[in-house]
Amino acid sequence: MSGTGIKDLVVRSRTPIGSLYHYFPDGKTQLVVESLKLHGEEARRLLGHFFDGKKTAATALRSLFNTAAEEFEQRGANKGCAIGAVALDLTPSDNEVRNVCKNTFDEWVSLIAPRIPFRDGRSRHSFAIMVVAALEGAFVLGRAMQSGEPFRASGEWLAAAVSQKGAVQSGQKSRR
Amino acid sequence: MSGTGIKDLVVRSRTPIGSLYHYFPDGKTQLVVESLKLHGEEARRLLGHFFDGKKTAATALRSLFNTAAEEFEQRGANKGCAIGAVALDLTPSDNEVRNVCKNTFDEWVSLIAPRIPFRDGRSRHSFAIMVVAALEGAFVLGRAMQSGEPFRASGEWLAAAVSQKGAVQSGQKSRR
DNA sequence: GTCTATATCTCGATAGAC
DNA sequence: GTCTATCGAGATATAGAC
Repeated sequence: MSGTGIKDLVVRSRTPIGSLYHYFPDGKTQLVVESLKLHGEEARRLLGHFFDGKKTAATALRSLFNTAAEEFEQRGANKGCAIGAVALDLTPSDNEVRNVCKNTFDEWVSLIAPRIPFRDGRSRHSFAIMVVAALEGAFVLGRAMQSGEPFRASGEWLAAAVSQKGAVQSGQKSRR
Repeated sequence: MSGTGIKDLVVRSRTPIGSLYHYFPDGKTQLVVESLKLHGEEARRLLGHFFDGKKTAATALRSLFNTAAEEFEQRGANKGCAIGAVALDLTPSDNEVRNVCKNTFDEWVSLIAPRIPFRDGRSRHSFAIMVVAALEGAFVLGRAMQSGEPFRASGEWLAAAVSQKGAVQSGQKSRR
């Protein structure tokens, strides 16, 4: 919750700072929480657009990551996922904010998992976790490398993995 | 480059702040750069330990992610990858710091790629990018979820993917 | 060379005039 | 209800005594 300040926000939105505290009496924490909820909801809708049940999971994954790569590059490779950025910045005491992040990620996982064509529910769940992790990680690498390549690389391999249904799924058994 | 301050650093190391600026005249940027270089080098050695050529790539990936999961949980699920945290925090003008991040990630990718048992060099490279992205993303999700599960989920699937050599590799052809 | 005291700035938040 | 002026804390960085 550091880095971007309320002052930036106030300057850009040309909102008098007093009004801001009138409508958001809990200050920055409340602002962050509300913003993340909005952002998470928007992302959920976007995910739903890709995983609409009409495309195969492989196609959905490839479209999702390729679209993210393009948008990322178009915005100068400096965009980030707000949820991810805040999550990495959490201190142990930021419980309210952490819960918003956790719930958002859980929502995304729950949305993706049922679309993955594996028989076992646990496999679908853990694969979906990896999809979200790869997406968040692609933002990290992409910003450093100034490229959408991490998104494309991840999308290709994830799509390939769900095409290998039975075979890859069996790999799951070697869990400790 | 925000959040953790020089003051924390000075207090913890009991270094007089004057001395610090004597040895690091460029201040915080220089400190960040040197720290990241050290951290990146240490991580490179650790990666080399897992990908030592004696284990299979699948075993190496599983060990790497499971070890990361355990350490992450032991430290209270609040550890992060310093490189990743800084990368997500970069502003467009932080060119020197960004380059350190980029070079570190490139090093990791170059270290992992040759150990992946795919015939095609491009496939090995893009798979290695995904490995690093999944690792960085696991820190993001792990901190939000307060769990090492994202590491374990990613490790399992990545290990499974490299066990499906020929089959998964052909998935790479559908690249745009 | 080493360190202390402090300057200067920006942050999140608030008091209180209108 | 709306907004301005300002607070106190904490940040990075520096001046200058030793």
